[in-house]
Amino acid sequence: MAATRGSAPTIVDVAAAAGVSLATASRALSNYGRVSAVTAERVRRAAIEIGYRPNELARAMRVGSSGTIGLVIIADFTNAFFDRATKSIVDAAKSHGYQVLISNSDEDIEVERLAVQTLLDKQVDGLIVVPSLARAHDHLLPPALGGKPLVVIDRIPDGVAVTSVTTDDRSGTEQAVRNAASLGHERLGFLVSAFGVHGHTLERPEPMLSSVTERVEGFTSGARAAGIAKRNQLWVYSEDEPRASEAAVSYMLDRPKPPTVIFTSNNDMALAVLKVAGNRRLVIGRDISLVTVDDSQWAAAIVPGITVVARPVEQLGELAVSRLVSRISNPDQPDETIVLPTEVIARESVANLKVLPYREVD
Amino acid sequence: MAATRGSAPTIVDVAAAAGVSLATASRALSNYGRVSAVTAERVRRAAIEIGYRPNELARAMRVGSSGTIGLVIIADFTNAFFDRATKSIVDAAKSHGYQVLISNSDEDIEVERLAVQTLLDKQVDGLIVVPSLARAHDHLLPPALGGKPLVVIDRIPDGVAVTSVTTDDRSGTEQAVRNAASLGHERLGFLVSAFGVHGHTLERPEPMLSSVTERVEGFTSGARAAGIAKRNQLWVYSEDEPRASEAAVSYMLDRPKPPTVIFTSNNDMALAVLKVAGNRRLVIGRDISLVTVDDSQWAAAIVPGITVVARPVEQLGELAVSRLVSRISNPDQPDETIVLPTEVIARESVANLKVLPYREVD
DNA sequence: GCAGCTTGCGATAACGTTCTCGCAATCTGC
DNA sequence: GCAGATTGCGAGAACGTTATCGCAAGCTGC
Repeated sequence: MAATRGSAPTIVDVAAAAGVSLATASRALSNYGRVSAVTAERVRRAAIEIGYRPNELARAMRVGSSGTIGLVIIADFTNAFFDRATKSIVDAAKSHGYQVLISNSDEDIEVERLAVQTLLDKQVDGLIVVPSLARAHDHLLPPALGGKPLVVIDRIPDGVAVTSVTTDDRSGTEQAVRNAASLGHERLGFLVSAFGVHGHTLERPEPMLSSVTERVEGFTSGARAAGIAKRNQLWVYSEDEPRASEAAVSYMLDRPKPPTVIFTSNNDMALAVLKVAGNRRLVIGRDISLVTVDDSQWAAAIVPGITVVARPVEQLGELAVSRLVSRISNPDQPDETIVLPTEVIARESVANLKVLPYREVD
Repeated sequence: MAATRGSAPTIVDVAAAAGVSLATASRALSNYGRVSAVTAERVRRAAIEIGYRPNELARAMRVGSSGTIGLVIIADFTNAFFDRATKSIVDAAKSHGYQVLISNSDEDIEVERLAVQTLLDKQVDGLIVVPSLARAHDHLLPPALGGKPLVVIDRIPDGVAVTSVTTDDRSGTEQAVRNAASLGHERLGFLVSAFGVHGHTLERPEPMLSSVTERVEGFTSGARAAGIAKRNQLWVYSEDEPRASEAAVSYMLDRPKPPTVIFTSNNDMALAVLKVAGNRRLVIGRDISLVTVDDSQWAAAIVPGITVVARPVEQLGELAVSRLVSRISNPDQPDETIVLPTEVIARESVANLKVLPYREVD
């Protein structure tokens, strides 16, 4: 049953067991070329008999394709993007016959660069990357990729022609703002996750991630559509770190006329709002309203439920894989820019001020 | 700069560019054997010049080790185990010089079996597996693994000698029960995630996952230590599916004398409690208390904060990798059984009935 | 009954590495 | 200045596959 020699049986062991040559054994197992039905069956029997499993590494080297795709992703937990995207990509890859080599960039461009390199060295057939920065991405350009196809997800790097799958955060955010305005909110807070700032600031940092820019633009156009003046909008950019974002929330709530609703650009920021509000005994959906991007199980289960801009993350992962696989088999396709629709899920975290008028805090 | 020929430059291209033989080029780049300092430098220059990157697949095949470990894990989201464990394993693997091939078993034993096989075919140097079932695991036995080392995490399959890294859920749960009892709780509910049951049931199903069994034992001994009789304990086993667990929670709350505190064996179940309680306008930490296993950012941020049995998932991932790597380089080590300590983090979801007496619901 | 075709199979060359061997050239010791 | 050791390097085998090529049979057609 097991190989008589120490290590795993190879195809020559199968050939010996079936009494044929290596070439015939290979033909029988990978059915190509000409083999008689009887010998083919004999070889297959022998293969099972001795527990033969083809060495995929040798196979990959010979045929020039590893059956593996590389995923470089940012492992942040609170946004439930990492896990949902990873799972859907892993599952979709499997259904296309690929395995996934995963690497975490931790939002660091140098780590990302290295990860891409390492995965390419391991001969992945293609790459899916969540780019960590808007600029500085030579490593995502075709020459650096050695011709291997790439699909970026969640964010689009500036000025790079590349196939991307993202979500329409712009119109989702716009819709959410208009919804809040229709419930009577006239003073809006916007807590924006920003990279490269320390603590928080009122000045817009550059560059920002394309996904964040989208949300900013959506917020702006939503506010304009609702007729809410700039002076009634409080924009705070915060480092994506609990202490910093909590300080930013405190800052917002301490203003003489604080916003009645806070929009956050991701779940980290939303949790900061929950925490600070809780410490101050402010009730979400009554004393302060909250809207965030990305749905999650907890956002739906807690009281009050959190109103969210829901993104189809699973669909995004599946599409990224299917586009990548398609480019692997046919590399000369034009680049695609796929944008998936988002959806506002209204729950109870946004107070209806037309029913329950706003009470001044303190 | 790029290779003049169509495909990626190989070491023979480097040799040609440096004017040496293939053998010398390899010696210079992988520094072994004897090469003069000057030619070594010349080769390295040439390699950089033509953008040479070693093909890790060919290297792996030659040296018989792929520098890759396989991870078979259960991608459930609410428990924040998948993402925390995956990230820590991926990061730890990288720091040991390994990449991670990830596969999702979806808690299905057949999928798991296939995943293990596929990863072995891809010549991983070792495997980390979250076993999906307590029994039926021939595929985790040494013969099926072809001598490749295995570390199981989170759960221990019955009767298999294997290196494992788990957490001490037993004493964590016991401690949590004792804490609740010390706050005056005398009627305990226990909502247990169980596999293979449909809906919910009061009868204990067999087999259960070792991690669940641990929690059950911890609960039992905690209740005994606190002197709480069996008749004041309500155990409900539920399928791990929102609708089923919500029905189970409703059942518990509808009893003539419902428990004052519900312990849940995972976060899925805890979210079901939050949801049902919310629908019934019951306030957590006042009308009904809640304790769950596994900490998360939302459990800490919401109001009231959820009391949890916190498990050191990151440490678990890192240890699994370091033990696996150690077994890869030295396969003849005896198996280890590592159990990491857990910790009860008391927040506000458990009412202090000695201060605020229990109010009958309805 | 023989030219030409098909069938089945073995020999062998790749894929891109690492690494052992052997050989010429240089270096050491006395 | 010469035997023996050391140095530097090229030739070539090996890892386990796939896939091409060529050859000996057996088959067809006229």
